[in-house]
Parts: sequence; structure tokens; C-alpha cells
Amino acid sequence: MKQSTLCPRFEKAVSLLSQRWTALVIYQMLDAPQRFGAIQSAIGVSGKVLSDRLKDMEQEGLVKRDVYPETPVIIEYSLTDKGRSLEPVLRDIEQWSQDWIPPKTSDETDLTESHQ
Amino acid sequence: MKQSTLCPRFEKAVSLLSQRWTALVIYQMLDAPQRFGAIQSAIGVSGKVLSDRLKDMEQEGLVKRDVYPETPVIIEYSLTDKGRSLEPVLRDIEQWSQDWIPPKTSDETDLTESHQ
DNA sequence: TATACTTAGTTACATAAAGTAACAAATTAA
DNA sequence: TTAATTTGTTACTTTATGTAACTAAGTATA
Repeated sequence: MKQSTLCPRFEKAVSLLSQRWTALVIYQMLDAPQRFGAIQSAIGVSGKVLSDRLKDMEQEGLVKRDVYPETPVIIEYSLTDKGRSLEPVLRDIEQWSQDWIPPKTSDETDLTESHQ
Repeated sequence: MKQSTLCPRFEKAVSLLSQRWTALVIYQMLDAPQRFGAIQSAIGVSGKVLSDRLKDMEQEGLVKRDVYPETPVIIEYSLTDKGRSLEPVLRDIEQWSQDWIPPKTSDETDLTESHQ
């Protein structure tokens, strides 16, 4: 069990986007370049995994890492053109979530909110 | 480390799509309803994980499971409206992969193909 | 000078998810 | 009776992710 008949480029794209946190990191950087700590607290990812993910994404050419030797040093992550070109995908997902995901998931039993 | 400032509906959508195999299973069913074995061999997923995924996706209302008591029995999986509504997302990813993923990944050194 | 604080991570360890291979139940075919 | 097919399941291994403590470099504070 290892063959597929799918287009390898499509498979690759899907595997990038289905890495946990990758989509959220890109989404976060759509607004502006971000520092490590900002990304971490915005999306709630651990330092270890964020560190791994940023390295992967740099490797894949989605993200650029800039060092500003201010004092203290500032390290800023931003999207490359390739990374930014995923914006439509993220916006589609955002729109879909508004259209199809109910405001509260059914296992949160907060009766002060109406359910779909 | 567990808070995020993101919209929970968007987070939910991203978590669905970043489950490994989910996007490929949906993509596969865009063409037509499919049987278990067909999905398995089309995308190269193990029986165990496909079984888990289809249950998850049924639970999430993305996929419908129909039993046709022919002999032998036929079990067919198809997309619900909610599942099908992800088509634009998948098509965007497909398009993006054609625009931005090179034909061969750089670690496959097949020199009979030209590289980007 | 010693202590504490901040940023950008890393390390060691624990838990969860995914992969592999063998197996099972139901039915049909040889 | 034996084998084959379909739709899974079970037991076990490997990989990915999460948690918490720690580090290094620089700055500020007492």
C-alpha cells in the first residue's frame, strides 16, 4: 500500500497544507511579518513545533527569515511570493468555515448560544 | 500555551483539512461516489487509517455511507453537500500546485526530466 | 557585581497519531 | 472443500506532536 494515481504536485501541495499548524502560520503572516513569539501566542502552538514548522516552511520556500541586528536582535518571519500565493486557499477555507461550521461545536454545551 | 485569538470556526475548518488524508479522500470523491477499496488504492492509504478517516468524516457530515444489499454487498461513500462545498478549496490547491510546485521535487534525481 | 528579564529557540521525555502486516466475517466461485 | 474478494479490525511499531524545563545573548535593575 503505497501507490497512488494522483498527480504528485497536487499530492505535495496537500501534504504541505495538511502538516499541522502550517496553514495557521501562513494565515497569521498574511497580515504582516511576525516575530516568533507573536506567532506562538496568536495561534497557540508550542515553541518546539513552531520552530520545526518554520524551518520546514523556509525549506519549502514559503517563508523568509530576517535577522535585524538591533539590540536586542529581532527575528522576523514573512511570506515569500510562494507563501503569499496561498492566500486564496486560506480565504476560501475561511469563507467555507463561515458558511458550514456551526458557531459552536456540538460537544461544547453552552446553552447561552443558539445552535445551527 | 493553549490560547489562540483565532476564530474558532476557522480553526475547526483548518483542523479538518489538516487531518492527514482527509483532503485527498474528498478530492477523490469529487468525481463520483467510491467504494472503500477504490479510495484505498487511488490515494494509497492504509485500511486502518481510511476506516478511521471515513468515520470521522461521516461524523463531521462531510461524507455519507450507503449500503447496497446486492450480493456481494456494496458499500459506497459519497460527499454530502457540506463535503462537496469544499470543492473550490481543493480546486484552488490543485491550481496552486500547478503554479508553484516544481514538476519533480529536488531530491528525486531523475535527469530524464527537466527541472524548473 | 549579582540577579532577574526577554527573545528565540533547544532538549528530554510523554502521549497521540499513523503505518504495517496479519487476521476475520460474509459471500461467491472453482 | 478451498480459494478469492470486500470491508474492515487487531496488535504492534514508528513517527509526530505536546509539555515543561532549560539555554544563550543581551539588557535592565538592585
